[in-house]
Amino acid sequence: MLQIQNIRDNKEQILLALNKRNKDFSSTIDQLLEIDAQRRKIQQEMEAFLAQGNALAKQIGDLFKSGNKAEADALKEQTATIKQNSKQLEEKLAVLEAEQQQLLYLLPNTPHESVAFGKGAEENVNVKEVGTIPILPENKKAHWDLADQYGLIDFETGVKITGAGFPIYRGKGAILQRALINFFLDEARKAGYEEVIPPHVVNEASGYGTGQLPDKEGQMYHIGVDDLYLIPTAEVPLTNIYRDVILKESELPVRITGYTPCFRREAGSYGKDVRGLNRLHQFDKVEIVQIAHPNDSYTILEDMVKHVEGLLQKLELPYRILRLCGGDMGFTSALTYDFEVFSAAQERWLEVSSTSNFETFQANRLKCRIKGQDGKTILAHTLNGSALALPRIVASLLENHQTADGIRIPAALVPYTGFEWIK
RNA sequence: GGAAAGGUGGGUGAGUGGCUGAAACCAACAGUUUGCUAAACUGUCGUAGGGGAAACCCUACCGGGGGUUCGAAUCCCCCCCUUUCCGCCA
Repeated sequence: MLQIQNIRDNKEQILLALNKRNKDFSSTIDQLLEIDAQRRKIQQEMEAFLAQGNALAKQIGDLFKSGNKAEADALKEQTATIKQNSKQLEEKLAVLEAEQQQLLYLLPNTPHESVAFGKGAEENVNVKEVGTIPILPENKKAHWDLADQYGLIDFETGVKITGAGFPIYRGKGAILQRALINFFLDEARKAGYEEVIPPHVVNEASGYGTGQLPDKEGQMYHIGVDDLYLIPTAEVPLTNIYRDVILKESELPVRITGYTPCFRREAGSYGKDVRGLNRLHQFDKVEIVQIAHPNDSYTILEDMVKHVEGLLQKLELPYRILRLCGGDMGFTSALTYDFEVFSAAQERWLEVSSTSNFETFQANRLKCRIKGQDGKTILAHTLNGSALALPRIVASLLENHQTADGIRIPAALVPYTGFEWIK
């Protein structure tokens, strides 16, 4: 959430930045500033009455103590109108504050200066492309056929037990999942992240903290009886650890990683793009999260990008890195790099990681702050990235490493799987 | 699910109507002194909103929301949460 004070002080700058999202927010901003001005005016008036009332109450108290009951009673009569006035203003103020809040919720994060204007995915900037795309034999198979052939994943039975998008991994398919999770966690630990096992279900406040609520309400599974949400990503519980926390500069940066299943309703997405492992309702992911000082957050973002790159290289997958344009970037992000691997049988790029700097957007909602040496508190910057999401990694591993003799496991993963081939 | 206790500043914890935005202790920060990885002493030390060039001032906040009162951390009502015991149970 943007800060009203910032909007007040840097209106033009913010509008310019928001324009990159290919949407015009000027009317929202104008409305917001108008309400803000009203709000402050009303607040001043109300506080003047409150101050008056406080002073009177003190006087009355003193008079009572000195036994001057008559004079005290006389003063009491004055309090009625003051109370009435402040109460009226308080109601007005509450309305204005609520309106202001609603408008603030509508504003996405301001893109970083390096983010390009753009309408949608086709205008994302290709930062780099690494690795060679394997040349597969004529009879190459898509991962859903390979998964079936080698008995790795049972999509149909998942449908029976739960529904579409809840696959069952079996045998080497299941071991491969576990191997990838361990591999990713180990790599994150080596890079300095503390491993965390968070809850997989969160409350409403946490949903608001990282920005899933109210924007993406329909995308999360909601447990009605207990009013809790299944996490769509570990980002939610991991980042919310630092909700309402004031960190010392010496504690920065905070680096944590966690594996969790992720649950997404993905309402409204159907078709061939969602076949097999391409889009699921439940999937596994290792997430990396950092809380950083504003001065360091972009250096840290680059570090995180390097980390994710390292993983893809070790898995011997051809990948590309995209810097998302304004129109394709998530609501809460200031700068996002997407990682895509080329899945050679489907002959398409699949997104496997999204690594972002949210600057103060989440921190403002989370109230995650840093207390500096000078004693002043400032909002922290939050960052996170998938490192990595499993299903599409598995899809491309199966497709890219398929041979006539079976599927080859990349060397870096063999210590984790315990086998070199899926045959 | 049943019963009880409790939610106060970074932590422990005092505070039952005005002298309390809140004692004390610990932690933290700054300094003094002494100096072998420390101790002692002194000082600072909640958050947010608003006003002001600034010094500083005002307002709100003791789980959340309402109420009583001239005045509420303190009294009343509702809700939420935590802990303990019992029950159930991986």
